[in-house]
Amino acid sequence: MDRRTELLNCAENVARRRGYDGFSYADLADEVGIRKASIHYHFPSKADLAVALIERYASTFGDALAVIDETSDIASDRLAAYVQSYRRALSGGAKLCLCVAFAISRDSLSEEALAELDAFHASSIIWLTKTFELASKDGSVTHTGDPTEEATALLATVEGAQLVARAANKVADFDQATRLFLSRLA
Amino acid sequence: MDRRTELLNCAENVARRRGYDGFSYADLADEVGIRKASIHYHFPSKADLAVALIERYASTFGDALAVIDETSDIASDRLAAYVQSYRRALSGGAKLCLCVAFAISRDSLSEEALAELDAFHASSIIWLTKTFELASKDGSVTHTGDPTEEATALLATVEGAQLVARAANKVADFDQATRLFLSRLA
DNA sequence: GTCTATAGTTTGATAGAC
DNA sequence: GTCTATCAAACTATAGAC
Repeated sequence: MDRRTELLNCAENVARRRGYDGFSYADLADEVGIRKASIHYHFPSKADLAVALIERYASTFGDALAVIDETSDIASDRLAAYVQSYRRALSGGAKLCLCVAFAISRDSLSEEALAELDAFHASSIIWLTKTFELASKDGSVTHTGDPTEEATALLATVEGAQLVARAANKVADFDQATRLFLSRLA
Repeated sequence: MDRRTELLNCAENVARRRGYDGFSYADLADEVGIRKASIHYHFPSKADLAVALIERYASTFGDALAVIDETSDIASDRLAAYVQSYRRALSGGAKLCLCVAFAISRDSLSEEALAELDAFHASSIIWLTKTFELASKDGSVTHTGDPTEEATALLATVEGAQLVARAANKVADFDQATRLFLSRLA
């Protein structure tokens, strides 16, 4: 694995535990084993690092959604897999998804980073809306309401579920918070 | 209003916008109009300020729940008021509730602050569980499941709704994210 | 209670040798 | 690519005058 990737992995890890304002180049240097000045060779400024983090995160997430779409044509399967991906991202209650961790740091982010973050949020809503539209056709989800509304509600549920699981440091709380939604799936 | 209260108000304001790691004594000094050294007279360390913030927040929140309980004996009324209190706290999409803002900064908080935060979280779950137990008796909420599970799910919903509303800077997204739950109320 | 002055650390970032 | 050396700024915090 190249240094840049190693640094991105480390930065994503710590950013999802402590937020953008909660880590420094010194933290990354300690963990990766190089001097903090050397990090500037890969990411000239912390703002550049933030943009790279969000870009990679959005790209990886997009790939995961594509895999979900390929795996099943049934809306309930896709939504269950979506919830499951947020559960996995928790890493036992310690980490949040990058978009949740950065949501609180919005004031510290560059315009470019904010634009990437907003684009990721928008694409999540689009995928969810599309999937709830499918649900209202294939009938695999009970009591479906307006697709856009369902999309926003489910995003809030999985992000909130991560927060309560982190607050209690219990993955079980994520399951409790999402079970009501999952019970609507065929 | 005394200086201490003024500082707490200012700190709560900025902490709910930027998190614990996102503000400094310099920010408070600028806003309140005294020198940053003077703040140490009121709060010797930033850790003391964090504890004071959470204590006051938990106290105010507890009072608000008591008022809700006095206002109506019907579970659905109480839960609607609970959701509404999180909506008001949003301040148009700019602010999160303190527990959400601090959940991301957990690694930077003192043991004492974490204990206060966890106690607040636990008392929220207790109040919600009690209210969902009432709901299963008075029938004012449809499809009620296990009260503790409902409690965790609703907390996740309102906290997640705040996050998506902040991400989009639209209070309307809070409403979209909570409408599905509110539609279950009588 | 608030001030000035300052200590000691950490931060993000640059220059230049290797 | 990584290093040492260094910078200016920001950070939390303390001492002591008023």
